[in-house]
Parts: sequence; C-alpha cells; structure tokens
Amino acid sequence: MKVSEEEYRLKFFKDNGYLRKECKVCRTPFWTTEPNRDNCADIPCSDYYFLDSNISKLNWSVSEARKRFLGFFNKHGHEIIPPKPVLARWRNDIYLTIASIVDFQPHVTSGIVPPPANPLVISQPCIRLEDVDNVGITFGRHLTTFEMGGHHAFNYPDKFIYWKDETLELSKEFFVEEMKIPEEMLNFKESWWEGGGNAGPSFEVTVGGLELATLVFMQYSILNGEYIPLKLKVVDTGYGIERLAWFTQKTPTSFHAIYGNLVYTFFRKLGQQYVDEEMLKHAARLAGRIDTDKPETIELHRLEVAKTLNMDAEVVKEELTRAARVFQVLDHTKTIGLMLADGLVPSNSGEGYLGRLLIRRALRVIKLLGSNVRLIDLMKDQIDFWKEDFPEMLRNKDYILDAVEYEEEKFQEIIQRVPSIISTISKKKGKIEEEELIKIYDTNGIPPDILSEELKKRDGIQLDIPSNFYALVARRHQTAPLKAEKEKAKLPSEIIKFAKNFRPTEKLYYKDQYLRDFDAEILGVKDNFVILDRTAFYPEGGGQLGDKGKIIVNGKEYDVLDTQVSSDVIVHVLETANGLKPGDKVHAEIDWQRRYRLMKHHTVTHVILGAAKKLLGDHVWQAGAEKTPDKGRLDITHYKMLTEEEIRKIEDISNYIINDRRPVRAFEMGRVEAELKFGVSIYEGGVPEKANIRLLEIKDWDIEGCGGTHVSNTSEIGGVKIINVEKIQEGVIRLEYVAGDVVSKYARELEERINDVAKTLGTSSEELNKRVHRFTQEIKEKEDLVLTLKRYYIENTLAELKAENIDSIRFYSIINPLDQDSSKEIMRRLTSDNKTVAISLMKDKNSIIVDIATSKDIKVDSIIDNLRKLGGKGGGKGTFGSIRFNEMKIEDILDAIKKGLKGSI
RNA sequence: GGGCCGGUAGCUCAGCCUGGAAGAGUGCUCGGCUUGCACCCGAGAGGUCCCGGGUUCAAAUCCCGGCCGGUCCA
Repeated sequence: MKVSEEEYRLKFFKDNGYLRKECKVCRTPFWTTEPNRDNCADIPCSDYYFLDSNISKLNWSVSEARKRFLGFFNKHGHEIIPPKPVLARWRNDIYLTIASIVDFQPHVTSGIVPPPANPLVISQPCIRLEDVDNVGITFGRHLTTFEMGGHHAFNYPDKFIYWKDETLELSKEFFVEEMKIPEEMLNFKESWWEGGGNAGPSFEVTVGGLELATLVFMQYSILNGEYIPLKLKVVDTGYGIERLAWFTQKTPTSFHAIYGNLVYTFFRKLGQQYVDEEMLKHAARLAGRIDTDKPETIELHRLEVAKTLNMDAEVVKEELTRAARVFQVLDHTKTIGLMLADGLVPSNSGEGYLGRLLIRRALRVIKLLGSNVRLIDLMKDQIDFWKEDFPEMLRNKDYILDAVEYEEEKFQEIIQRVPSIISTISKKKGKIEEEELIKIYDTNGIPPDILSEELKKRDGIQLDIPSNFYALVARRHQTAPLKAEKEKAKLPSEIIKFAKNFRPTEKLYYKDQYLRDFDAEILGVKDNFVILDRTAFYPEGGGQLGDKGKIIVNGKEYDVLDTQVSSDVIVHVLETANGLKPGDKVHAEIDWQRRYRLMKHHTVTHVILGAAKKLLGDHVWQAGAEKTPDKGRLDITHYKMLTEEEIRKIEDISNYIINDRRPVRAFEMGRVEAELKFGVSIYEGGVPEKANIRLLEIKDWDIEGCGGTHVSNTSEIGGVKIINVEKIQEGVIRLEYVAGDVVSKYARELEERINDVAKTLGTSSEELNKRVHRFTQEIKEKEDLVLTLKRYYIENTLAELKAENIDSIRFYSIINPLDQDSSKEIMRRLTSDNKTVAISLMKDKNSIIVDIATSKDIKVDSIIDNLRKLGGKGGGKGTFGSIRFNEMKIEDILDAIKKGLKGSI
C-alpha cells in the first residue's frame, strides 16, 4: 500500500515542535525534537548506545516495569485488564498468544463483542517462536517470551475514545514522565503494520538504539489485496516490558535485566564459569549488527567484539558461544514454564509440538554445554523466580515438573539410540553425508550437533554441519499446503440452501430440557426434510447426537430419524414427508428413552472432565467428545497413559459427584464477562461465534460453554462406569463410559459374554478361571508333546533313510514327510556333509511340491533347470530350491532328478 | 493437519534394495571351569517376521490397504 505522508503528519508533532527527519542509513522518516539527529536510533542503523548513557537509571525489574506501565495508563483513564493465557485457546487460527491485541481478536476487533473496558491497558505475556534459533546469540535482542504492554482504544463510529494524537501524547508522557527519558531522545519512526487481515500506519518508538514500543493504528481490513477502511478503528500499542526494564537497568544483556540473580544461578548449575561482563556488554551493544539471516554476520560480530576489547578472537568466540547457550536455556525454561502452566501438553503434533520443541532444544543445549544438570532442576528455579508474577506456574508446579521429566526421559532414549544409528549408517555408507544428516534429524529427531559430538567421541570423526541445516530440513517439508478445514455437512447442500428461507426455529429444548412432546406448525417441507416453527427436537451439536422421534399429523405418524441444524434453523430428517405441507398443525414426540440417555451421557461427560482435571491437573483439556445413547466418549489432553488406579479414581470421584446430588444449571452470559469470570476453559468444547454464550454449570464442580441438553441434577445420571481407556495419539487420552440404565445393559452384555465362554469350555462362569488355567496348561503340555514327537520323527527318519549313490553323490529322497518344517530340518542335517543331495516330495492339493537341498559343494541350479524342462514351476538359489508339478508321477520326478545328477559332476 | 521412518526371539537390532532353508548380540536354562562370584568355554530352549489383501511356483523381502509406534514440519 502506498502510504500517504499525511497519515503521519500529526497535530501532536506540530504542537510539540517535532521535526520530520530521514535516517541517513535506512532512509526511513522519523520524528524528533532534536534537530541534529540524522539516525533513526534503531538497529541496524544504530548500536545499543543507551547502555552507555546515564539517563533513566531507574533500575526497574520486569515486575516493576509492568507495575509502572499499568499504573501510568490506569492513572490516565485506562482500566487494567488481566492477561490471558499464552495459549490462544479462544482462537482457532493460532496456537500462541503473540501480542496483546490477540486477546481481543476476532470478536472484539470485528465489532461483534464489546471490549471488557475502553480504553484499557494490559500486560500480556506472549510467546513467539519465529526467532527461536537466534535466542542467546544476539544477547537479548531475540527472546521466545516477552510481556507486551498494550494500551488499547476501540473507536466505534458512534463512540470515539482516542486516536493518533492522544496515543502519541500518552506515549510521550509515559516515556518522559514515568521513565525519565529526556524528550529529545525520543524518536517516532514512521512505519506500516499488517497482520491478521488488518493493516494501518504505525510509529516505532526508539531510544538509544532500542525500540521500546510500537504504536499501531489499525484502520484497514485487507480483502483480496484491497485496503478497506474499518468502521471500528483500533489503537493497538505494544511496549516491550522487558525492554523497559533493560533500558532502566543498563545491565550487560537483557537477560541480566529479566532474570537477575537467576543468570548466575544458571551459569553455576550448568557448570559454566561466568563470562566477563565487559565482554557481554560489548557483545550486547553491537548485537544489532547481527543479521540472523546471514550467519557470517555473527562471525563478524564476534570479531568486532574481540577487536574492541583487544582480545583473541577465538577466546571471545568461545566465551560468547558459552554465554549464549546459557542465555538460551534461561529463555527456553521460562517459556516452557509459561506454556505448561497454561496447560500445554507436549506431544508430536499441534500446539503440543511447540512445547516439545522448546524442551528438546533446552535439553540439547544443556548437553552441548557438557552439563548433566536435570532440566527439572532448572525449571524449579524458574518457577520459584516467577511465582509472584505468574502464580499459575506455582499452582501447576507438579504437572510442569512431571511433564518435563517425562520429556527428558524420552529425549534420553533418543540420545541412547545414537550409537546404533551411527553404526547402521556407517556400515551401509561408510560415511555420513549431508543428506543422511538431514534424514537422521527428520526421522529420528537427533540434532546434527549432538550427532557430531557423538561421532567425535566414538571414532574421532569430524562432521561438517551445513550452516543452513534447518533451512534444508524445512525444504523437505514444503510439500504440505494448508488444507481448508473440511466441514462435514450432515445435510445436503440444497437443504441448507432451503433452510435459509426460514426464520430461526424456536428452541423449546432450551426452555424445558425435559419437554417430550409439543404442538407446532410446519413452515417448510422439502423431500423428507421438515422445518417447524418451534421444536423440542435437539439437533446434533456439541458432540450430542440429534433427536429421533415422531411427528403426528391428523392421526398419521411420521418417523423422525435425525435432527440437524443449519444457521439456527432446525431441520427434522423424516423417513418420509409424503403428504406433509406448510401450514399443517402437528403434534410431535421425541424418543424420550433415547434422549434421556443422551442427556445423562452428556452431563456425565462434564462430571468426568471435572474429575480428570481435579485428579490429573489443570492441563487436562477436552480434546473432543461424542455422546450417543449407547455411550459417552471424552478425549482429554494428558501426557501419558492413565494408570488403572487413576481410571478407578476418576470413576469413583464421578460417582461421588453423582451421588452428591449436585444441581446442574444452564444459563446465558456475555462472552467477555464469562471469560473474565470463568477463564478460557469455557471454550473447551469449541469457540462459538456469538456475543452471548450458553454456559453449563455443575455446582462447585465444572463450568463450560455448552449447547447440549442436560439433566438438572447429577443424581439423575444414576451412576457411571468407564468401559475403555486408550491413548489415541501422543498427549491425548480417550475415555469411554456408560451411564444410567446403560450400565445395566453393559453389565448384561459382559455377563452374556462370560456365560458364552463358560458354555464353550463346558463349565460355569464361577469355575471359568480355573478351567482356563487348566486348558492353557494342557495346551502347553500338548505343544511340548508335539515338539517331542516331531523330534522323534526327524531322528527316526534320519536313521531309516538310505542313500542312493549316483556317481559320487549321495542322494536321499523323503516321500510325503510329516510337515515341511521337519523335512527341511532333515534335509539340512543330511546336506551338512559334502556331495549330498536331498529332496522331499509333498502333496499339496492337486500338485506336488518338490524341495531340493544340496550340500555346499553342489549348486542346485542345474537340478532345478532340469525339472523346469519337465514342466515344473519354480526356482531356487544356492543350496535350496523348490518346484511344483501339477500332473506328474512321483516316480517320474525321481527318475528325472537322478538322471540329471548322473554325470553332472 | 501434512511429510518421513519403523514394527523380525524376552530385550537391542541385522536380513528387505536384488523374492528361494528365519539370523546376531544380549538375557534365559543346562553343563564345564571355579571354594564361591564374576569372567571364560560348550550346549539348549525361545518366532503369528504387526494385521489383511494382491503379485508369484515361492513373500520377512515386491505392491495395495489398515493398525500401532517414532520423528520432523505447520
């Protein structure tokens, strides 16, 4: 988009004496009150010279910086909003919370839902993994986690809050008054922002080389490459809380500012001598010169540091590499803690992979540092360090440590595979080439640096790792274009189109979930699909199947086979709708026995989810569910298979809640309020589109968004039995269960199966165990007997077989052996002596199979060739062959073989 | 969600490319050596080659489908 200069020419600048300048290096325009500045004060045009200045030496910790930021904007009319989890569970397009504005997308920014406050201020922990490779080696420029302080204003056409001038004014005041930065040091760099289908002009606030904030003015939506002005204009600002802290502390690197004493603790626990702070400070000051897309710039950066300090380049390189690795571990462990605290379950797919990626990277770096510190030991320090700022870390400490330990064990197993993989490959190829390196990483997860180290240790082999290794890996994965989400429409498309002609159906099942029959009027009929003005038939949704039942018109019954919904219009799927027409008055009944079972299975699903969370931890999240009249199914996120004891406990706790007669209540609430009150776990069953959401609450037990029909008290469920538990994929456990009278049905089926087995075994169900044990033992004994007899047969045959001498060859023939295994064993024994040929002839249906074995000094090929000439089909190699004849007498075959042998040697 | 790799003795795996008698190491049992243990030597037991289908005279091996596991990427 061609940006008009006017977008940036603000009254604020004019009133406050700012000048529009152009950076000498990057040619970007920026605004400043300092007439002599000709540099935008942003990397890479500038180094981090703020580290050497004496301004703003307030020594804010991250916590203090957050408090000051929130406090300042609160003082200026912004309501403080609590942050959301780092896992963006209210979004189905991204896994991680990457910015504060993400909290308000898509519904607030699109205007469907009002913001929780307006204007508001927030400090949102964010995770971005784009720069995971660069963390550490730039000494704080890149982090995987940071807090984004944002003051946001949502300007509606009929309700204006504030826009560019006020934003700049507020920002300036914060930096000048709260952070004590002289105004002439501030630069507002003109920029343009695009993301998530929106766009707008922005200013980057840079001071002393460091970008402290970005002020974005979202004013366009992008549709097919066109920029369409938004009705709702959003002030989206992002202040780097950690950068504010670093700026006021001027510590050697930003890691020192963020982690304080933890830096030294980590150096110690990782078994590393601390690195000279002057060197680190120089490294950080020049870090902006590193272009992470160009590995050679890292080399240059290290040389530059060495030159400045007048030190040996190799020493500097080594020291900085060591330090960078420690910083990487510091960074990753914090991010791991935040992710797991918010319930991420490490796995090999989905968001879980992002967690595993970081854990594995941390473990790898620890290994490369030659340390044998346990990752959970470092995690304990992180949790302890952040427990005040992120209490969820402390609350979920047990889970975090357990999950990390589990991952660590898995990683150890991978490392243990290294020697066998190396030996397999070196046996095959002799050496390991680039292609192999990538393949080993891709299929076994062994990073090249770990492999290289192992090789060096084992055989002293030096391995060249291509600098673009990870790019090469990425190239192998390029063939996976994003597939459009396949929406399984249960209704034919013409019916969906047809349904659009009607107003939303009145949902009687929400007014009274126990309503079994009702009167209504037909609004529309097409094929066997009927639309009523009102209905108690629940349409399939939220994992609950649609209702069945019947519709009665003028005494005639029509069966309803299924119920579906298309944008609020409920469609009854009939067996036939012949004779039905709009305007008909109907009486309708739902199949209550079926529906009541569905309700019980639905409510019990919530009971079980609550029980699993209580027992296993907050990371347990609904990953899918299905409720049929026959059983309920719930998939939960958990990192390992449940033990039998855990399964029993979930069942016991659930039955306790059932017997405890807990009231169950459904009610509607605005989604913003609901989120603030109950958290994002209300979205476990999915993220609805509407401003209001229906919540289902089991008193003091569980609350979540749900559109299903439920019993009104847990006691109605009657009881629950878990009938199956399995791990359906890494990190997801499936529970299946039956409730209410279905438990009886399940028990009866079990009983029948047992009785059936007992009958087959000729015993009673009581005696079944004994009988089965006896049978197993008897079978074993019989097997042993068969084995002995076979051996006896083999020995006997060997003793009885007489050799025919054909020339100098001993020739044996076995006619119709006991079985193929025995005959092969016999032939093997016979042909262990030289100059021996043994054959066996066996009938198989209508044909004769001839196996031919020879001793090592005789090739089987000529014998085979001869037999093939006679019409046999088959072949062989070396000392064994097999050939099949369809119509041939045994004598003729024998004759042919013998004749062939004669004179063959 | 997609790609890649794997599933063979209790365990770790080879064999598969190029179809033709199911292997090694380790563990187990027994025997020898030894005061005893470890080591060493000798012998033995142990198999649904993941499942199903196809091709073939013949499939652990080739082809197709499925199940399970691992891993990388989004």
